[in-house]
Amino acid sequence: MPKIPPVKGTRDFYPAEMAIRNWIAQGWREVSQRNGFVEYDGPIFEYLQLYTQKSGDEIVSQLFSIPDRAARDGRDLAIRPEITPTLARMVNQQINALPRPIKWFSIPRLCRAERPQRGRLREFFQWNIDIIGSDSVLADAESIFTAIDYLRSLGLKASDVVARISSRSMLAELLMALGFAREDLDKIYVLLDKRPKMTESEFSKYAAEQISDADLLDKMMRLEAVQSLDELEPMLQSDAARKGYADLCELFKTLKALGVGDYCEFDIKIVRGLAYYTGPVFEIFDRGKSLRALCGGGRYDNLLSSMGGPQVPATGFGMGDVVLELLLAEKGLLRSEASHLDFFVINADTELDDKMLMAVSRLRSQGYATAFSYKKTGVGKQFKQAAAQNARHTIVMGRETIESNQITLKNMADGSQKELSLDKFLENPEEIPNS
RNA sequence: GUGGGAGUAGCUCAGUUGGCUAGAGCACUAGGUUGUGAUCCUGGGGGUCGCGGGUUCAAGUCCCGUCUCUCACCCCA
Repeated sequence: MPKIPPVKGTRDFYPAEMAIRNWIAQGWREVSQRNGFVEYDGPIFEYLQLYTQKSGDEIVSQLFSIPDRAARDGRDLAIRPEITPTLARMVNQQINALPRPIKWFSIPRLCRAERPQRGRLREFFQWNIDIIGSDSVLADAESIFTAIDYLRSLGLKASDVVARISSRSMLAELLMALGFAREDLDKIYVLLDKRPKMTESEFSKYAAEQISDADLLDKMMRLEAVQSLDELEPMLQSDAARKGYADLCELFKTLKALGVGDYCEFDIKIVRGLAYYTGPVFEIFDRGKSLRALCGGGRYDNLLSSMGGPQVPATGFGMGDVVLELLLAEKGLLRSEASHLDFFVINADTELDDKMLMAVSRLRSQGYATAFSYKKTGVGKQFKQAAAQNARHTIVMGRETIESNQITLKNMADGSQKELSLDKFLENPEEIPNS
């Protein structure tokens, strides 16, 4: 029989990898909770339409769809490529019963039918946080803060990562005030989005191909070169543009007050694809720029209503595990959820099988992770096994156990050991010396 | 969909102008060790050299095809 290989773009999580994944997820969970978010989840597949109604049919080629043989209506299913549509569906369903703002997070497993490359797989985990029901810029600030709060908790400094922030609505107003037609905006977004991948001359050439009007081209080039919010101020030529600008200034001010101002920069080139964003948008990158974005998000005030619900404002972000893990490995900050045993019981005398099993059983029933060797082998080998399983303590049961009910308890971290009564120890294992 | 790179043990790799039974380190495993765990010593298992064809007395090595993986482009919710 031929061996069947793992599917391209998927990962096997052996215990070592699983420990890393759990460590990452645990960090996401802790930071979510301390920022006031509660966890939710949805099904791993949905109706295909849930994704196509928002993004159009071309998305079908980028997700895994499944014919539903059991369905009478013939509607196809799709494995979730993102969780936001599920979130919108769930929130819409109970919108009148949920207290606002709704602050939810999730760590869904997602699948996309793409060609895998560095930092991008076909199956991955993505931390999502969303704040629904508030149009306050404080909500945008808290969303961005939560992302940075997590990265900062891992030891990443402002010199390692940066949140580049802009505003989709401000940019739109700005462009229209400069004379661009509303239907040309998407083209300009693509232009700005591609700018970082091009040299200056490549970009000039590309921009000239896209914008035929010389005056507009000049304005576009000047806009693209803007480095700070201050430079933008003279270009504000409409009330709507000024409002978007003021909101963005408020956002930066709030992030500074939250203590993460040095992680944040204005970058007019952040537009987040062609998705559903309506206000502030951001992406977090490593400063080394060798990796794709770690995290991306923004305000999406029209999504719930576009999916059949009421007009409810919302903001949030997604952070994938793949790029994150690459960056952490690069910086030497990758950790794993250490597995360990509380006790490893060493049997130094074959006559003690029953006594050893009794001790193991009693320790386990009190909640202590406890193991022993299946083989009757030398004490030295059993110590090796205990060390290999990361046991905190070993208990040696041997001659003195038979003669006077004594065991030897050893602290594996510092090597100290002590003789004590087996019965007393089992009654209260927590009062272990040196632990 | 387009282009580059790479496929030899579980992992990282070596393998000469084609030439004995294809190797090393790590990992795994057993013992040296009848009560003490990092970097002790000795042994053992594990390979369709990605796959198929060709050239040759002889192919891991040369030629052709093919598959897979990987990196980049496109796209990126």
